[in-house]
Amino acid sequence: MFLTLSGIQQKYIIVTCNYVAREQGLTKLMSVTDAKEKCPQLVLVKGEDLTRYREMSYKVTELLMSHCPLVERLGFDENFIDITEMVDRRLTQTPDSDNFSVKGHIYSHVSADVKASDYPRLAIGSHIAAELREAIHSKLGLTGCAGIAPNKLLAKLVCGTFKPNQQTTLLPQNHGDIMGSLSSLRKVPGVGHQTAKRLQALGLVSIQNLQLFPLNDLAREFGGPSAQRLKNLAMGVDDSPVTPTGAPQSLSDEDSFKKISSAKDVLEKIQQLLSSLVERMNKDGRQPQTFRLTIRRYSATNKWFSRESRQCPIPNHVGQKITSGDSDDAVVQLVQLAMKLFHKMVDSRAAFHLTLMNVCFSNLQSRGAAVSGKGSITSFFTHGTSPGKAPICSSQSQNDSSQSHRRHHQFSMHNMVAQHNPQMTVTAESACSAEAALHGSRRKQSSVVADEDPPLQSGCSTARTNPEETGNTVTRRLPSNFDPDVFEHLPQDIQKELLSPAYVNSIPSTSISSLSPTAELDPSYRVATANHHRPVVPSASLLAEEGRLSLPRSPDCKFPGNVDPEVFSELPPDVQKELMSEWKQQKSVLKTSSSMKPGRSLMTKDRKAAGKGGQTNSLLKYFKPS
DNA sequence: CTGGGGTCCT
DNA sequence: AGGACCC
Repeated sequence: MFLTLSGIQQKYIIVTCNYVAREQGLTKLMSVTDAKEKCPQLVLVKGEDLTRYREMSYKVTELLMSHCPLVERLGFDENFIDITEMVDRRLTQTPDSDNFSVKGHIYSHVSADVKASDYPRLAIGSHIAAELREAIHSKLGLTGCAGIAPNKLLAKLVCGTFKPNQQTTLLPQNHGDIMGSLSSLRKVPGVGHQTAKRLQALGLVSIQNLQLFPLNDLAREFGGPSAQRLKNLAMGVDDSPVTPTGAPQSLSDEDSFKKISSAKDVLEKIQQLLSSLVERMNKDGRQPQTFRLTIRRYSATNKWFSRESRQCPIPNHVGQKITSGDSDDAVVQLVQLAMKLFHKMVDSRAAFHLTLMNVCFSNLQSRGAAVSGKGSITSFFTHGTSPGKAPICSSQSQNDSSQSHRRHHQFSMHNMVAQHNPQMTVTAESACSAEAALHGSRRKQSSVVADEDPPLQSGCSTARTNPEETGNTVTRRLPSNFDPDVFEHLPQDIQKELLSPAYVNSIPSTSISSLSPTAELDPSYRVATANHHRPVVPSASLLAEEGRLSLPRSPDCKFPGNVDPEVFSELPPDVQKELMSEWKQQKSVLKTSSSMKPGRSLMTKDRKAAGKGGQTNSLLKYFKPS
């Protein structure tokens, strides 16, 4: 067998390539000419159309969510997952606590030197990560890496330390080491080009420079909150929660080109982009309320990069044509809208030179979503109406693994897992990266990297068979497509609802057997799930640490009669706060801890929460059965 | 000869 | 509407 040097090409760049090619010195984002120069035998695959990557990407996220709902996507090929509760459960049910081992690598250690029982949560986390990677491999045919650490920052960094298809756990005593190992501040996730430049202007280039730089001086340049965040990052501290991503907030389509300079070409390009975007939007099922057109103009002055955009509301009758499948008509109307926006940016009587156009739908609303302008988050507590569109239509995607090219092209996926320990402040995450052929071409693409991992064992843990763990009788009657891990942590009333005949009967069991936890079928379930990260009962101190509110059960808090206090208690603190203020209660009780994200407005979060609640049904489209 | 997506903040 | 960040 020989190994092919291959890469994915978008326009004039190699956006990614396999490890065979990397051994020859190819890197990501190298120009095609440079790449061909380095290795003439390079096989390139066009990658401008992201459809298949997107679909495969959501399958990975879905698979992870079927084990644990707290999954945050980062791009198409990375996921953070907070496995705190899975770890806690295994910890309490582990019979012999001396049987610990750490799966995979341990950062800057050899496994033999580490007493795994000293790090029971990380050890368990490493086993969960191994199981998740194995599930991704066996069910989706993808390989990848994982990092297990107490926060997203560290999980991501440690994920990359043993590269193809391996996993690494970071022990507490090595947090400083891994930060110190970064060759520049630019390597810190969250420090981009601009921030790195501004830091450099302050004389800061290394991690240590930043760690030692006075916070006050930093705050003068970046403002208090950003300064604190930057310092924290340099020290390996990251309080940000794993925020479940849910369905996308926007859908866009774009194309770049050398030159478009006539109104006619503009119109044709817009038409082309909109045709595909409207199709995608239709499959999503939600109705966009906002349309945006973005352009990039050519200018010799290196200003190539900046974009301009104009956006406008989408008239309701146009939006309805999108969701109803009247695509041709929808496109016609939207093209008109787009041209109006275009003329707000470009005077077409003068010469112009465009190098990119982008069309974007945002403010996506589900069919049963409350439309009222404000205070609509109260609708979280009322059970969602049934979807206007059958959620089972999932017919979309899929096509890829069955048919077509046995391509050599590969792409990578990284997934991070997190856990959290209330006592030790340990939250662990793992990152998992998968390297795989998109279709079929099963594995062992490249070669000879020493894989120190022991053979993977038992495989996926989707089905819980231990009756003790799910002690209550209700759980045993769960339909097969419910994950008991997820189910058992739901509030009682939600559990009841899910088991009600009306609900269960609505699930066509045959077509759904491999579908993830059905969570997305019911809006109220989704809301409860998305917000129940922290067990309310066991760890009040954790709630405080995490910036979440304790149960507002004090007499000065009264809920409107239709609000379930248990559901309320599991909402994020800022949503609670907003609700409380809506209900005009006194606010002294609502003080949040310092770890609450600064600079994040209530309205921003509100919109996000409301969106997620409303998006429930369409989320299904992204998490399809295999 | 620098993709085609996404997110959130200001 | 633009800009930062992520992949």
